[in-house]
Amino acid sequence: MAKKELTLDTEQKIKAAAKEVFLRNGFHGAKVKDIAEAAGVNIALMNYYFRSKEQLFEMIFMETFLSFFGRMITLFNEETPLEVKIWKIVDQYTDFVIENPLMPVFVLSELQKNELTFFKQLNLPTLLMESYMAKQLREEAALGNIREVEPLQLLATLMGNIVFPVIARPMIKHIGGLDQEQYNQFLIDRKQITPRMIMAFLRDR
Amino acid sequence: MAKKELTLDTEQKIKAAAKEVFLRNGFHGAKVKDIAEAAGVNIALMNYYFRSKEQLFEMIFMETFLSFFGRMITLFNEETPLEVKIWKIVDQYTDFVIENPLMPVFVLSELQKNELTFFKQLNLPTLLMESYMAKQLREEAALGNIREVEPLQLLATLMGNIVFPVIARPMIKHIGGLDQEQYNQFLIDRKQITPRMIMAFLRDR
DNA sequence: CAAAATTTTAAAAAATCATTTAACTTTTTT
DNA sequence: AAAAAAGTTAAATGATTTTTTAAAATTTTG
Repeated sequence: MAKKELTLDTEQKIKAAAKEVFLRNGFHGAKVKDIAEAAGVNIALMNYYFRSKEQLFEMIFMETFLSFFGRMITLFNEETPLEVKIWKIVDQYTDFVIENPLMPVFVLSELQKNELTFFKQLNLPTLLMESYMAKQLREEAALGNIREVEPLQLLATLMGNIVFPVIARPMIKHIGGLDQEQYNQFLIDRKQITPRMIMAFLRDR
Repeated sequence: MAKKELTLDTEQKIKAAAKEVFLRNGFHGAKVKDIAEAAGVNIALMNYYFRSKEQLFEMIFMETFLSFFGRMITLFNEETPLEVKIWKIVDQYTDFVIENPLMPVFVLSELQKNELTFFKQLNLPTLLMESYMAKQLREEAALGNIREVEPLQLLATLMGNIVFPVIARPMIKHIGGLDQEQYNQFLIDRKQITPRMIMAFLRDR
């Protein structure tokens, strides 16, 4: 039916609202009343569709984590030359976090606490070490074109430079006296700084 | 009296316990019962000394934020040559976050939510722009020794490279398959990577 | 040492919050 | 169209959590 395409059904509305509220407030800060209100539905429907707040949260956390991490791994696997790729990763992942500004702090702070079970099932080590990026780093280092560097260190460096300024947004805005537009420009400016810095490091020996 | 020196009084015990519990669980995740138990005192004493959970939290948040940020600003103001200082900042701030691993995610995630009032009163912009580091960056750039760079960008880069791997500890450990010792070594390894990278960038033109 | 002030306690009260229930409405199936 | 199924609601329940109370214990002061 055409109607189904246009209007979100109740289950989707609750999920979307829950995502919004959970990302803004975290598991403990999010109240089911807030979620129901944001979704415009009766509070009992949350349990009708998702059994409990916890199950709803786990579903949303899983999706969000996979998006946050998977996006980076996808970029790691692009088969473009190393330098081109590093510029592209910074450019595209910066856009990604600008569009999803609450995602990083949500994922990383919720990860502190719970021993999320699904998280341990995921084979993340393999995903990274068998990425095209990891292969490139080995090959270019063997050729003497770049310094040797562990893929995990590069991942941490990339994410640190791209994601930290988003996690620290309130602090950055306040220290710099930046409004929202100036803050976004600050992030855009880093699209030049971060890849230049990483390339300068890789070549510097 | 000598006794007072040896034993924490009740007020200090509560505060210390609260700091522990708040840093581990955040404001909403921390329960006053947990704090009272950790402090080994009756639950009513929390309100006797601090009036409410919220006031206790604000006091602890303020102290923690000032420690987290002030430590960096102190390092920014050391009057040593630029390159020496960048190496020293990375070295010492890394040690600082290794010793206080819960501090970054606590400060940055709590900052997302509330519009902490005290935070806005602090004159952070001045602290940064009038730091000795800011002066050095201007002078060295004028001399043509380094590229021009905004102090706020350098701050974000330093913190991103040092602090992000701590915020992302569960993820890093899992992706790298690292135990606690290997994870600490991973952070120590960055004491070489981060300053080399920043200096390579500053000199590269 | 006795009165006053401070500190501590157990218990109650008040408030918040997640979940369940049972009745009601709408949609789907036969 | 009648019966069955699915969706929705208001209200209640039960559990947790924060705050308050009032009395008891301890310490300080005159």
